[in-house]
Amino acid sequence: MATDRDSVLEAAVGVLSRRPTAHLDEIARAAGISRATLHRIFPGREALIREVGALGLRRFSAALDTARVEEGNAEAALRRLVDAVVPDAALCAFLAGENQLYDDPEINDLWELQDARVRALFLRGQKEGAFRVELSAGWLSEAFFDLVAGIGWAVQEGRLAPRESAFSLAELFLGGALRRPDTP
Amino acid sequence: MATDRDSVLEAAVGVLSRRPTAHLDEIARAAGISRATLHRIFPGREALIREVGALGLRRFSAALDTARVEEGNAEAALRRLVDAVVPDAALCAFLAGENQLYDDPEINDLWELQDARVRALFLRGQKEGAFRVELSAGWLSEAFFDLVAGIGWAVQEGRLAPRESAFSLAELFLGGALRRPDTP
DNA sequence: CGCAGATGAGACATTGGTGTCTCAATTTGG
DNA sequence: CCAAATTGAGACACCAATGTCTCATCTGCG
Repeated sequence: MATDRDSVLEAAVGVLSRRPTAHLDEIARAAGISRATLHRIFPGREALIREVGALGLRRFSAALDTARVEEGNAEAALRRLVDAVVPDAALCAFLAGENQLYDDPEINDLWELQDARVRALFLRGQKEGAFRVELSAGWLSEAFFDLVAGIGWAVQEGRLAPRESAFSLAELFLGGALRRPDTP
Repeated sequence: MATDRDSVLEAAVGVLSRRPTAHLDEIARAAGISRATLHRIFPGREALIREVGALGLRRFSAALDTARVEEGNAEAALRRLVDAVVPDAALCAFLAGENQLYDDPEINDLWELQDARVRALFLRGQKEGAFRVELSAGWLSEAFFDLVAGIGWAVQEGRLAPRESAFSLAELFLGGALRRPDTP
């Protein structure tokens, strides 16, 4: 069953998102299986890393679907995306850190696809007048992903409460750090 | 002369911030020296990594000094910090990615010190009424650093023009992605 | 109970990177 | 111009992680 593979991959993320160079021993232990079994499931380290990346992209893609980012007004869509992506923030943190992944054309193409959807969301929002136009859609898209990854790391290391993460992400990204003197 | 060491370290950052597992061969070539000479300057890989981290922290600390983050109103101080830190964004990107670094107590202590200064800046800004209080100073501090690192990566990979980087960082972080309907 | 399949523990060879060395070539300084 | 020092290129041993194997153990099922 695929659930087995995925549960191993999830355990791997927990280790790899912090220490990308963790030994297979450590990953196997984290997954609660032996190194031998880990090898039976994944042909080798490279394959494991690739599978983790693929899982991350599948989850991110699924989050975009769940949030229906192509529908409704852009701000609401982004807020939905935040809620949908926060549970998989650790996966995204891994995707952000493991640049090596994008050497694989398949992974890279899949990433381009998802990234294009996010960029399109920001472009749409700019046209709608919801998002600022002084910042390029490309930068907005990249910065958003950086903050998602940041959320993932912060939660994982206990610096941020999981319950606060969606709020913290959405509010900072959308509203910025400055307090608005608009409610006098 | 220390300039020699630092120039090698700078070259190392250029490689390591993208591929933390780059071989010493590659780093030496990037620095324009042989692997033998690299070994003569730094006893080994571990030492090299540590020195790069230390350089990053020195630069970050210097940026905090240059920006005089403890003086004046918090928003202006943060804008000064942005300008001061952007040239060393790649170093910061390395610091953000290399969690392993913080196993070294000396590095970790130095980081704590700088991080405390940034947190204090946000706390001060919140008390002044400049920064939002719904977001914790800790999260503001961490998110700021995430975005600095993001700037470093984006510039290095050519996705963001260096000339735009300070503006993009300051505007997004302070103002957020949402357009303000306050100038009708 | 007995069998088939899966798993864990450990041994073993391989390998790629690192650390160390030597020596020739180049540069520096007198 | 020569001597000293530095560097680059390459050879070499070492080591740790990986990949592969075997075998004992455990589990599920008839």
